[in-house]
Amino acid sequence: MPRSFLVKKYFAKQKPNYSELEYQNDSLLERFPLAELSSADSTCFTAGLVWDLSVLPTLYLPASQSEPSATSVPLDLSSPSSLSSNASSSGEEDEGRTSDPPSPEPVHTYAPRQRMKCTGVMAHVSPPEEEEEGERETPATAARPAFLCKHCPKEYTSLGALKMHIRSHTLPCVCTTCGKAFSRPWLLRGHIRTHTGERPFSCPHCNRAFADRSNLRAHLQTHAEVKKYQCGVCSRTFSRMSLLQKHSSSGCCSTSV
DNA sequence: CTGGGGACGGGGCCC
DNA sequence: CGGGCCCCGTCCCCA
Repeated sequence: MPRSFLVKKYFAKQKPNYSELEYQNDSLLERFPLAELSSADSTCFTAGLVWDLSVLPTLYLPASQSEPSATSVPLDLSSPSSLSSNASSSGEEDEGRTSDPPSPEPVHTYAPRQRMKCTGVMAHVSPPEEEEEGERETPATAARPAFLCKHCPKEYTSLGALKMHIRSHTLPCVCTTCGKAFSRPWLLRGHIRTHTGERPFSCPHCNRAFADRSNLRAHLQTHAEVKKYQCGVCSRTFSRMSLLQKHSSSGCCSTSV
């Protein structure tokens, strides 16, 4: 599992009680077919947006658990450090989100590479062997062609990419309603929809509306006769990769894929 | 148990 | 270079 999704677990059970806010904006639900809410959206949400840039610097240091890194997630959760707690005031839910455990096998991949200076995040993930830091400090200064994240072992080929990645650690976009923090404004915007109940993306087939375009896309698969993901053994198709995987690993194809 | 929906995250691309 | 948006993908929960 490449992403920090795993981390979500912790708050999966304590989701904010969206139901309360839900539908406040029922009117909005009018469901505009795939409306681009971009502007409209931002307009109404801006109110809810909080660009807590000021926290950035602060967050940097602790960097701590904002990034449990792939598999080690559980570890982190157990030790919620300080940082995020303030960062997002929500301490409750957000610290879990993180940024980027690279691809599969994060542990293996990461452990050895950890060269970040910032203790915290990766620290628990792997043994403290990364003394090899001497190099990194600042990506730019590093002799390496890559820009290294000081919060995690990730490295990028461009400063812009690194900066964007760093946001996943600093989570500058904070929801004023629940305090949850996000790395990007549009993520926050999407999150805010969970509070407002706005669902700008509607299915042309059944008119069902969704707050998230990706979810609509997934939903559209359910209308398709032939789903996107097909079992190589029985040819059965599924709307989601996860369903195909479940299918594969639990029966049809005795071979786990 | 399976399918579907909800909520998110990250990389990449475009402006 | 930065912001915004899209696409793809994943996890969790529920019916």
